[in-house]
Amino acid sequence: MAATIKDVARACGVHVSTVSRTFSAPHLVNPATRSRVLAAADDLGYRPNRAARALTTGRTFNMGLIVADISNPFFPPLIKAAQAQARGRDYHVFVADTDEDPRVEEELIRTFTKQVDGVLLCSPRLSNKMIERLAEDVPFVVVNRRIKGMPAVLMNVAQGAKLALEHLAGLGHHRIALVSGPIGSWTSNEMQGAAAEAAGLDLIFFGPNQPTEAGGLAVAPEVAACGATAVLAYNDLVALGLIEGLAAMEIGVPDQISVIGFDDILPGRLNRPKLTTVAMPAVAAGRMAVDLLLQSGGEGATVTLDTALIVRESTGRAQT
Amino acid sequence: MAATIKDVARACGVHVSTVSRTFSAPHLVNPATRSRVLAAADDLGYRPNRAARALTTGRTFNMGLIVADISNPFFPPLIKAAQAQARGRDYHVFVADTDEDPRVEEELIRTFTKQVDGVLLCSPRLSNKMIERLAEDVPFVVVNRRIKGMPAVLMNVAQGAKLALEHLAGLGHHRIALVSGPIGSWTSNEMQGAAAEAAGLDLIFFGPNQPTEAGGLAVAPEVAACGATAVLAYNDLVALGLIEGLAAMEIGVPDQISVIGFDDILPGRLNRPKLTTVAMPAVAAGRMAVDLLLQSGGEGATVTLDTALIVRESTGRAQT
DNA sequence: CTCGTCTTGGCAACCGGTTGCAAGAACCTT
DNA sequence: AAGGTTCTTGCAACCGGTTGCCAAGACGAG
Repeated sequence: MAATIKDVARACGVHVSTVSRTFSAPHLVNPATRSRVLAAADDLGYRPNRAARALTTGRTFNMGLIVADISNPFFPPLIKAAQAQARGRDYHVFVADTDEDPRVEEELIRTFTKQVDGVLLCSPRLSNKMIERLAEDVPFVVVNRRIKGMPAVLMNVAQGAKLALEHLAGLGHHRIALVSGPIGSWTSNEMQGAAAEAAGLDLIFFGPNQPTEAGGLAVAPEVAACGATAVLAYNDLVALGLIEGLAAMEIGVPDQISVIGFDDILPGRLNRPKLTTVAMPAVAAGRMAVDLLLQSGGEGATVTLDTALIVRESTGRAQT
Repeated sequence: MAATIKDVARACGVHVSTVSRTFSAPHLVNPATRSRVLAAADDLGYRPNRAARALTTGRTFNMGLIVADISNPFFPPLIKAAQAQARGRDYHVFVADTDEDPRVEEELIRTFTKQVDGVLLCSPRLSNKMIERLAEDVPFVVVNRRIKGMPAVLMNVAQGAKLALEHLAGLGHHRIALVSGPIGSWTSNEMQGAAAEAAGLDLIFFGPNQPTEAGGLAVAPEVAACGATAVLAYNDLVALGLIEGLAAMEIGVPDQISVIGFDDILPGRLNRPKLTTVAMPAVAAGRMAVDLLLQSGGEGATVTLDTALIVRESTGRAQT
C-alpha cells in the first residue's frame, strides 16, 4: 500500500541504502543524487517507517507518559508541558491512563516497552520493587515517587503540608483531619509524614480514599463527626468533594470547617468558596521529567520542586 | 540487553521459529516442547518485541487517539471509555494532544502512522481534504466531523442546539448571542446552522473564539454590549468563562443574562450557578469510535448519538 | 513389515529500514 | 604519471520476529 524505501530506490534507479542515507545521513550522498531521491520520494508520498527504523537504531523518538487518572485536572497541564518540551526535542509523547489500577499500569508499561525510548511514570501506584523490575526493560523517570537510583521529579509535598498546617494553626485550628489518598501514593505518605511531625496539633487520619470527588464526598460524614475544625485533603478533587459533602449536611466552609487541598487545579479556583490549596508545580514537573529522561542515561538524578500555599476562601478562623 | 527470541531458542535448543510459534500459534507445537520453551522464556524474562512483530504481521494492537485539548474536561471521559473498550479487545490506546494546532495535529498523525492500527480523531481542526489525504496512510475514525466515506461518530449538536433555543424561547428570550468556537470545528458549524434555522429569534454571532474559559472571558464585554438576554456558548468551558466575565462586570446570571453551554462537564455541575447545558454523549462516543475502528475495514459507517438538554441554574426568565 | 498420514520443527525468505565495509571514480599532490 | 585522498555508492548482514514450505519421525492400518 504505502510506498517503501524499495519503491523509491527502484523509481530512481539507486540502491536502497542510498535512499536510506538520503534521509538519515544526507551529507553522505551526492547533492544531485539526493535531489533525485527526494523528488522520487515526494512523488510516491514516501515516509520512512518509524517502527522499522527503530528496530535497527534502537531509538523511536517517542516517549510514554502514564498517569493514574487523566480526568484529574491536575494532570493535563503536566502532560501538555511534557508534550511541548518533547516536541522541542523532536520527540513525541504518548499518554495512557491506568484507571488507578496497578495491573493496568504494569500492562501499559509492558506495552510501551520497545515502542518508546522511555516512560514518564506520574504518581505511580505500583510498588517500588515492581517498578525497579520493569526498569530493566525500559528507562523511567518517575514523578512523585522516590526510588533509589532512578531519575525522579519530586514535588515538595512535605514542605507544602507544613505550610498548610502552619496556616491552619495560625487561624486557631488545633484539631485537624487528614484525608489521605490511595494506597501506593508517595504523595499521601509524604503528607502524613510531615503532618506527624507537626507539634501541638491533634491530627485524625482518614484513609485510604479514592483521590476523586467521590472519595471526598464519601468521607465527609466521618470528617464532620470527628470534631475537627479543619481538614487537609489529599488533593483538590477530594477537597471539592468534601466541601460538597459538608454542604449537603449544612456544614459551611469555611465558617464551620476549613478545608485545604493540594494541586491548585482550575475547578478549585472557580468553586464557591474558592479553594485554599498547596500549588503543585505541574508544568515545571512535566518539563523536567522530559529533560531528565533525555539527559540521564538512566542515571538517578533527582529534582525536587517547591510548592506554595495559596490562600483563598475555604479556610478561615477557627470557631471559638 | 533484554532477551530476544534467539536467546530463548538457544537456551532450550530449538529453532527460533519454534519459539515464535509457541507464542503466536501454540497449537502447532508439541506440549512438551512448548512448556520447555515457556520455562526458558520465563527464566530469561523474554517478552516478544511488539514493534518487531508488527513489522511482519502489519498489526500493532494499539490505536492512537488525538484530541485538540486534553485540558478540556470534555475529553477525559471519552478517552477513558475508549481505553476501556479497547482493553476489552486486547488493544491499547495512545493519546496525544494537538494544542488546537492543525500543524501539530498533522505531525502527530504522521507519527502514529505505522505505529498504530488506526487513529481516533476527536474534534479535528484539520481540513476535510487534509484528513482524506492522511487517511491513505492510516485508518481513521473521526469523532464530531462528517467526511464522506469515512467512519464517523457524530453527536447530534443540531438537535441539542434546537432544544436549547426552544428552552430559551420558552423563557421569553428573543435576542440571543451565539458564541461560536474555533475555525475548523464541525460542532461550531452545526450549532450555527441549527441556530440559523430557528424562526422568530434575533441571533447575534460571535466568533471564532478559543474554546476555553479564556475565550469566554474575552467575549464577555461584547456579549454584554450587544443587548442579548441569553447566550448559547460553544461549550461549557466558554460558558463558564463567560459567566465569570459577566460577573466581573456585575452582570448576574441568570438574572440579567441566561447562559447555556455544551458538553456537560464536571466543573459546570459545581459552578455557582450550576450550568444549564446540552449533554454530549462522550462515553458512548469513545466506545463507539473504538468499535467502529475495529469493525470497519475503513468502511464509512456513521453513527449519530443523541444529545440532551439539562436545565440547571444558569438559565431563567427573560427580564421584561 | 510396509505404506500412508499426521505431527513436529527446521530452513529460509521476508517485513522496512540501517550501517560497516569496500570498491570505483574523481580530484589532488608532487 | 604514479600514488594518495576524498566522495559516492553498492553489497550484505543485521534488528526481532513471522510464516510458507518441506523433510524427518511417529503412529496406525492393513
